[in-house]
Formats: sequence, structure tokens, C-alpha cells
Amino acid sequence: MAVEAGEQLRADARRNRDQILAAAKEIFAEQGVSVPMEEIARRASVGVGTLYRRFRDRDALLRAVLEDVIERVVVEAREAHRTEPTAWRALVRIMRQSAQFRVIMRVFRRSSEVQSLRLNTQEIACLRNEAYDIVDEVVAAAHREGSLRTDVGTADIIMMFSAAMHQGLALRDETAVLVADRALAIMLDGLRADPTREPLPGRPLARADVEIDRPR
Amino acid sequence: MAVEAGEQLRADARRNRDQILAAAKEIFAEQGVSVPMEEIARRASVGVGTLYRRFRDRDALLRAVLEDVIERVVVEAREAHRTEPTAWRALVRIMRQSAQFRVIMRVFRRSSEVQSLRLNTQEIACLRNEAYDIVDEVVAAAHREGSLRTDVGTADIIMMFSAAMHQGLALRDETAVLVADRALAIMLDGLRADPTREPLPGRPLARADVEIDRPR
Amino acid sequence: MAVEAGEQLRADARRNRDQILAAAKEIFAEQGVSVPMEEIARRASVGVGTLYRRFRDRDALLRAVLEDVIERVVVEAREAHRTEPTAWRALVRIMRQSAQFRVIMRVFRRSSEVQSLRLNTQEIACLRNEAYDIVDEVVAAAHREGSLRTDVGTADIIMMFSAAMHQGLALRDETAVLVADRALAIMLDGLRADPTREPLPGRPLARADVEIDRPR
Amino acid sequence: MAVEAGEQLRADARRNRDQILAAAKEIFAEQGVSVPMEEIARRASVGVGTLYRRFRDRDALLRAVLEDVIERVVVEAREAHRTEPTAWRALVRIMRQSAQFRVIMRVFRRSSEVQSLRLNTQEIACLRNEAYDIVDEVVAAAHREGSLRTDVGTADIIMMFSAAMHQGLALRDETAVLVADRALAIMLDGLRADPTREPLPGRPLARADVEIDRPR
DNA sequence: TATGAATGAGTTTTCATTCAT
DNA sequence: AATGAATGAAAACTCATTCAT
Repeated sequence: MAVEAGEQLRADARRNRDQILAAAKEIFAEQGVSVPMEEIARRASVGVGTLYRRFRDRDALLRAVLEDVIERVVVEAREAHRTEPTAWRALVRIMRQSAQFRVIMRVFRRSSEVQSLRLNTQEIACLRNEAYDIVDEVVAAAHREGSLRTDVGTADIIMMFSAAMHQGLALRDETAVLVADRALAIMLDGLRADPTREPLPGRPLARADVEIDRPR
Repeated sequence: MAVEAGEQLRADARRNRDQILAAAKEIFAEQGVSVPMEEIARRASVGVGTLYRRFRDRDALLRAVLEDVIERVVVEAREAHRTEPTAWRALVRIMRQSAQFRVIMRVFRRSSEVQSLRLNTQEIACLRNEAYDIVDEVVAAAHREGSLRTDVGTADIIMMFSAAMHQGLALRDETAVLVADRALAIMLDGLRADPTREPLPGRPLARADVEIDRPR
Repeated sequence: MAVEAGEQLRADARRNRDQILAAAKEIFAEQGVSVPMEEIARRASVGVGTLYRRFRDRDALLRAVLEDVIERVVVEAREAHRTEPTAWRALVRIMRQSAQFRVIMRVFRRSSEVQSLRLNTQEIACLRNEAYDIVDEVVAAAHREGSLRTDVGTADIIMMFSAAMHQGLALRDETAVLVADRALAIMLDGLRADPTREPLPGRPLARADVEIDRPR
Repeated sequence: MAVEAGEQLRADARRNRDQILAAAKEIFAEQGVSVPMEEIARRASVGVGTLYRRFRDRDALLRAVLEDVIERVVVEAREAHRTEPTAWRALVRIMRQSAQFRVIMRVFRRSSEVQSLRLNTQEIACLRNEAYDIVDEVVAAAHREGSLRTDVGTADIIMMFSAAMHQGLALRDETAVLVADRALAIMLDGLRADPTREPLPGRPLARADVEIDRPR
């Protein structure tokens, strides 16, 4: 019984934490990251105090959201890799499963946040690596199966479709989805293996090219 | 005498205004739009007072930057259309001439700013239309010359390459350029007319689809 | 059964109360009285809830600490008076037995606390009087035995040696003790009866002079 | 004229700064250092913003007050040393000129402040040294002239009379002065050279004994 | 009853904007 | 007209106290 009580209490706290995370994700996606903490608390139906009990400060919340989002992305990407019949299909699915990314990318792009490296914790670097790894596997497989043009690297793809996740913020939702879907389709067409195309400039981009843990 | 004094002052004032605009553009591009006014003033080497003399308030500055950027884009786009031998080449050039856009898009994306529609003045709407018009002409010409796939619309292109302008904020400068160039090249490959491709989902997007002057 | 349960609880409760008091005394002495309640609870190894169950609020805890300390002082002073061969020796011993006072004086001095008179309850006034009385007796005896200069009053002594208890907070412990001992020795030398000395300014201070229950 | 204007402006800012410092000193002396910044601003008749413009944060203000007070103490001590006919008289005067010290000592004693060493900047350490030096000179002279008992060191005196400055916070002002004066007189009597006295325990304390820049 | 999570009022700090020089 | 100091409203954060488990 003590255990049950303990679990229930923990469950409460957990619920609060989850609500806060969810609220933050929503609001960040809607309005950007510079939203008052109190608004986030309100949306999560908790007091500011609770928010601050769970997350030491604004940055801690930001990091937690980021971690949460990357985690989900990784899970989904693994699932896609495991389930889809071809690597190409997996790639398409990963890129389409964009909703999660809208936050992540927005956060990533707030350069003032990122460049100060306050978000560049060990945990996040680690998750980023995991995310990179799984996409990397899919990309390699796609190269092997010949569906992906040979002159793109994993980082090319990540950067490009993270960009694709980015438009339409001020658009109505249906339009935003349409815009994203079409942009994605165009990009995918551009990514298809096709011997008639001119090669891309430069060289395939890889992990080191898109690492952020160095001063500008 | 009044004229002389006026002219001298105007020259001074103009210099100040230009410095401020340039500083704001730089800082917005680097750190996003939620930068303290004093930092902008400092970068422009003027006092805050001067900044406020030139621009009634934060929004006015934002609008001015936006106008300035769109104007340059329009000018360059016209030039490209007039000069380049094919519409396709014009398109490529417009898309490559990306630097200016980095600001514009960043500003556009700050949904909290944009959605409040404080930026949606007559002047800006007008400039946006001009920008749209010129790209529209190029797109139409590209369609006519058969270089651009038929199922993309002007708004598709605008949205997509505005997205492409977006990555790399936390990257070193050389990498950022490389990333952008390659993303652009891939997108362009995806935009090429090619009868063997599957059609894009939905319909070509046009002006009305990407207007922002309506509540979400 | 009620009695047994009651007694068991009382024992538990008593232990908690004592732990809290001890913790509070320690922390107050170390860091002053404006320490978060949670820190006190933590040091006492109880939850805040328990702390609040035992002491209605911050002030109640403060008062309890004060009472506890004064009580101990009184007990020790009585013992000294009863045991020591001369009043002078008793005085020296009382003044040396300083550790307890470090808290009391610190608390007394936090004027914002004291001046609001929230600490000036009946119980505390009563204890203060008891403390005063016992020192007063010793002082009177010392005067009678001719060891204490005649122009000092009980309140002089209390105020002075409460001051002596005060230094060294930021020093290493051994130094703090040394500092206190030497200061005390000097003061005691100054307190010795000695007909060659000039009389002190003013008049001997007594109880009424150091009462705090009046607005400044 | 421009110069004049500049000077006047500077004078304004200076006046504000001085008002803030004065207000802070007053309030710290009255109520301790944990007073809301807004109250300090109000007492200084400025907005909080102004307070924060002059002093980056609470600690900066604390440090500034401390510096200011030590500076005055040093000045006055030098004056006493230069003016008074004997070293003993200088010592007495320095010790009596206590008003300034009430703040300084209060601040010094807030161990939580001091121990965190946030107040232990280079500047303050430097001033503390200056203060020590001048008292040291007076003490040496007093030793030479044979007025001061030989077994006390400079640090003994500093610590002891800093303690003397400390009482009476909750007392009415006249009483506080009386208490301080009498305590001081007693201490001074204890400090007088007198071959009949027993030596003090330990050894004369010196600078190193009362340095605070080491963790407890 | 003990616990520690939740709350929200109170503080600290920042920053857009105004105003005196 | 330029400057930068002053202002105060708003945002970030802390902590005394209450309350659900």
C-alpha cells in the first residue's frame, strides 16, 4: 500500500511534468521559445512554482523539451527503418513525420540559444548522435539499394529536411501541411538517384559538418 | 538657409538611419528579432534616443528592416529576370542570392510577431506583392520554356526556398554556405521538369495560399 | 491504548521537534535567520510538512529557538552561580560559556525580526527576565565581593558580552574561539574593580535600558 | 558649454548614485541587508531601473556600500592618527567614530554573504588591507608609547571593537549610543598597558588571523 | 502522521520607451 | 538633433505555507 501510494504520488508529479512538457512544446511551436514561463504554466494548468520545481529555469525546460522531442524522433525513425520495405520508404516516412520536428528545429534555430551552447549538454549531444545514427543507417541502406543519389550525405538530408519543417508558421494549419508536403515531395524528387543529373557542389556532408558545439 | 540646414541634417539623419537599419539587419540575422533595442543602438554606434527618433518603436524598426530587405530582393530579382538568358537561370540566381533572405525569413517566421499582424502594413503588403509578382513572372516564363515542372506554383517556390535559406544558423559560415548551396541544388533538381515523375500532392500553390494577413 | 499511542507519538513528535530545533539553531548560527524553511527541514531530516506541524510558522520556530537557548543559558548561569567559589569566577564562566549565545545574540540582532516585535512574546520576555535576574544576582555578588568595578550595571555586562559573542563568523573555527577568548579576557580586565580608573561615562545600565518591547 | 552640459549630466548621475548609496547604507543599518531593492530605490527617490543601471545587481550594491564605508573609515583613521597627540587618543577616537562601522560590520557579519565570498573582491580586499594598515600603525605607535598592553595585536583590536559596534540595534538611539560608549570605555580600560595583569591567552592576533578569503 | 508536491505572492532583474541635458 | 539616464511595467525566479497522498 505504501508502494501504491508512493507510485500514485509519483504518478501525480509525473503527470504534472508531462503536462508542462506538452504545454511547452505546444506553445514553443506556436509562438517561439520566448514565451513567459507563466503562460506555459497556465497552459499546463499548474502554478509557476510547480514549473520551476520541475525545471530549474527556462533553459532547463528548453533542454527537456528538446530531449523529449529528439527521443520521439529517434523512436519513430527506428520504427520506420524496421518496418518499411525499402530504405527509400523509410526515409520518406521519417521526413514526413514532421510534426515533432517543428519544435525541435525551431529551438535549434534560435541561434542565440544554441550558440550560447546552453542547450548543448551531454545528454542532448548524445541524443543528437543517436538521431544522426539512425538516419545514417537509413541513408546507407538507401545508397545500397540505389534509390538515393550517391552524392548526398546524411547531414545533407538532415539539414535539408529540417529546413523543410520550417515554413508555414504564420499560415493556416491546412495550408502549412500542404506547403510542407509539397516541399518535401520536391526535395525527395531531387534526392532520387538519377544518373543524368549533374553532381552537387562540394562533397556529401557528414556528422562533423553539422556539429554545433564549437564557437561560431 | 533653412534648406541648407535641412539638407545637412537630412544627410546626417540619413546616415544614422542607414547605420541603424544595417545594424538591425545584422543582429536580427545573428540573434533573432528579440534583441534589446540598446544592443541595436550600440551596434549602430548611436544612442537609443536616436534610434527612437528614427523609428517610433520596435515594430517600426522591424517593418523598416523588412521593407528594406524585400526591396533589395525585388530589385535583384528584376535584374535576374532581365539579364539571364533563360527563366530557369533567373530562378536559380534568385534562389542563390540568398543572403538577403536570411533576415526576411527569420522575421517572417517569428510567428508571435507576424501573427499579431503588426508587421502587415500596407507598405509591406505592397512590397510583398511586388516580390511575388516578379517571381511569378519568372515562374511563368520557366513554365513556358518547359524547364520547370508544371505542377509547382510560385508560392511553392517561394516557401520552399525561403525554407532553404534557413538552416545553418549555428554552423560555421563556410559550412552554412555549403549546406545552403547543396540544399538548393537538390531542390532545383526536384523542380526540374521531368515527365517521368509522379505529380506532387495537392495543387500548385499561389498567392492566396501564403498570405499572412488573416488570423490563424 | 490511547495513552500508549499518544505516548509513542509524543516520543516521535518530541524527537522530531528536537531535531528541528537543533538544526535550526545550527543553521541560524551559521547563516543567519533568513534561511529557507526547507533547508532547515532538510538538515533536520524531516519534510517541511513536519516542520510546519511542529511550528505554526517561521516566527514560531524562531521563538522556540530563542526560548530554548535562553533556557539553557539560565540553567548554566544558575549552575555557575551555585558552584563557583567567587562571583567573579561565576561571571567569567557565564561569559565564557558562549556557544549558546552565538545564536541568541544573532537572533536578537536581526533587528528587522526583533523590531517587528514578533519575537517579543510573553514567554520570551519572561525568560529574558529570568536570565537577567540570575546575571543580576551574580553581578550584585561581585559588587559585594569587590571584584567588579562599581560603575558597571548588569545590563552593561549583558550587552557587552553579547557583543563579544558576535565576531568571527567568517573565521575558521579555531580562530573564532581564540578571538572570542581574547576579547573576553580584555573585557574582563576592563571590568575588574580598580580604583585608579576613570569612571565610565553615563550611569550603570539596568534592565529598563535594554528592554526591546518598545518602538524605536 | 558642451563641457558644462556634460558635467552637469554627470553630476546628475553622480547625485543619483550617491543618493542610492546613502539610502542603502541607511536602510542596511536599520533593517539589515535583506531589504527589497525597491525599498532602497524608493528611499533614494529613484526608480528601480536607475538603481540597477548603477549597480548591476544586489551584490554589486552591497560591495559598493562596503567600499564606501571602508574608505571613509580609512580616511577618518588617517586623520585621527595625524591629528591626535598620542597614539592612545587616536585609537580611542577611531574606536569611537563608530557610526560608519555599524553598517560595515553588519555587512561583514552576514556570514552567508561573506562566506560565499561574493563580497570578497579584489577592491574590497585592498581596502580592508588599507584599513588594517592604518590601525596597525596606530597600534604600533601605542605599543611604542607604552599606552597599549603589549599582548594585544592589531587584529585583536579590530575584531573586538567591531564587536562593540554591534549591539543595540533594537534599542532606542540614545541608549544605543550610551551602551556603545560604555562598552568601549570598558574595553579600552582592558586594553591599557598594566603590568599587574595576567597575560591574555594565545598570542596577539594579526592580519592573517582575520582574513576571510578562505573557505570555512 | 509524515511527506514532499503545489501554490502564488513577493523579489529580483530586464528592457521598451520617455525625457532632461 | 543626439545622447544616455530614468522610469516602471513585465518577466524570471524564490520561498513561506497549504494540501493531497
